Amino acid sequence: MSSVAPRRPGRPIGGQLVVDRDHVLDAAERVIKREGPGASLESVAVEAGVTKPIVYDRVGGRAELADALAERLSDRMLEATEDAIAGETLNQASLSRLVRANLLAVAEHRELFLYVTGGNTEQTAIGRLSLAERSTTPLAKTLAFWRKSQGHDPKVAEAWSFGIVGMLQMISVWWITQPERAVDEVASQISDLMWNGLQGPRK
Amino acid sequence: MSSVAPRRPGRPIGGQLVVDRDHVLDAAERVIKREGPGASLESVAVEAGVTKPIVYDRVGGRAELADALAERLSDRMLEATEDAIAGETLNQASLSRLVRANLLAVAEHRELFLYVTGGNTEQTAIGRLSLAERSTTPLAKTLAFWRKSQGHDPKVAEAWSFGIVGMLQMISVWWITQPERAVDEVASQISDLMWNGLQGPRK
DNA sequence: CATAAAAGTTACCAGTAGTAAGTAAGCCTG
DNA sequence: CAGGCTTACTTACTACTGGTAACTTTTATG
Repeated sequence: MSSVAPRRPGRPIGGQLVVDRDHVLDAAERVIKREGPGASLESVAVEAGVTKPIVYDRVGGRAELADALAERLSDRMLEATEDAIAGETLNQASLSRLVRANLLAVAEHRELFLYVTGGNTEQTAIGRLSLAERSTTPLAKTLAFWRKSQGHDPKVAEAWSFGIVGMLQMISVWWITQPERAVDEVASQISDLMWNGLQGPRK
Repeated sequence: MSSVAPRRPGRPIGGQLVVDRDHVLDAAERVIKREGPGASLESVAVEAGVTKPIVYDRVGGRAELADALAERLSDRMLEATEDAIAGETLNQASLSRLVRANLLAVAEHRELFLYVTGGNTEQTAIGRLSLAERSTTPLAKTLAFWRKSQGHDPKVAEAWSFGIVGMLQMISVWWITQPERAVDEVASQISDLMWNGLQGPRK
C-alpha cells in the first residue's frame, strides 16, 4: 500500500504539483485514524507519498496542521448537525436530534475528534478555544435572535454558547469511551438539561 | 536562584532522600507557571534540583506527571468551590457562587489549568476525562440525591454531571482569555443556564 | 541557449522522552 | 572492623521528532 514509487530529487516530470493541501490533510486524517493522536509529521508525509518539507509548505507546522484539521472537523460536524435541525424551529425535539447527531458525528470521526480536542501541546488551549469558536459563533447568533424573540435579554448568548459547546464536547468524550451507553438516552438527557436551561425561569 | 549546589554522583551524605514526590510536583508547577505548558521534564528536574531519572523514579513519565498535577489541581478546585457552597442547600445563589469560585480558582492556577486541560499528546483525552471524573463523581452523587428529593428520576445525574463539568471547563478557558469580562456577570449568566436546566420542565 | 523559477529530496540540527550503566554513601553480617 | 549488598543519586547514552538549510532536477522565459 505504502509502496509509493520513491521519487528522485528535483522537480517532478510534468511540472505539476504532486500533492495539494487537501491531499496532505487527507493523509493526516488516515494516519491519525491508524496511529492515534501523537502521529508524527514524518508519518503524515510518508502517507501522503511525499517528504516532510512538503508538508510544511502545504499546511505548515504541527500547530497549523491541528488548526486545519480542527477546521475540517468542525465543518463536518456543523454539516451533520445542521441536517438534524434543518430549517426547523428550536424546540426540545429538534434539540435532542441535534445532540444525537453530534454524538454520532463524533463517533464517526472518533480519532480525529480526540486529536483535535485533545491537545498538541503549546498553545493548545487557544486552539481548542478557536475550534469552539467556530461552533459558538453561529450558535450565539441563533441564541441571541431566539432570546430576543422571547422577550429576553440576548446578552447571555455568547457565554451560553461556550457553555453549551463545552458541555457537548465533554459529553462526547465521555460517551465514546462508554460504548454500551445508548445514544438516544444520553441525547435525551442532555437535551432535557439544555432545553430547560435555555427557557429561563418558570414564570 | 537555581544555583543549587551541583551534587556529585553517588548516594548523598546522610543517606536521606534529597527530594520526595511532592517536591518534584511543586517544582513542576513552578516551571509550568514560568514556561507555560510544554515545559520539558529536564526543566522540571533542574527546578527540583535533581536529574531526570529522579523525576522518573518519583512520579513517572510525562503522562504520569500530567495525571498527578491534574489530581492536585482538581483537589484544590474542589476545595475552593466547596467553601463557596459549604453545607448550604442547592439554590441559584449558591450555584452562582460556585461558578464564581470556580472561575477565580482557575484564574489563580491559570497556567496549571491550561496544562492539565490542554493536552500532553497521546492519551490526553482519557486524562482529561479522568480529571473530569474527579469532579463529576461527587457532583453526580449530590445531583442524584437532590433529584430524588424533588421527586424526579435520578438516572440523569451522571450524564448531567459530565455536561456541567464540561460547561465549566469551557467557560473557564474562554473567560481567562477575555480578562476584561467581569467574573460576576459570567458567573450569573452561567448559573442561570444551569439552574433552570437542573430544575426541569415548568409544570 | 542561458538563466531564473518551480517543485521536489537529502541531510542536517536542536531538543526531548526515556533508559542503561556507573558511582559514592550507608548498612549489615561475620 | 572489613567486605559485600543496598540505596540514592548522576552521567551518558539512544531513539525520535519538529523544523530548516542546502542541494537537485525539471520547466518556463527572454
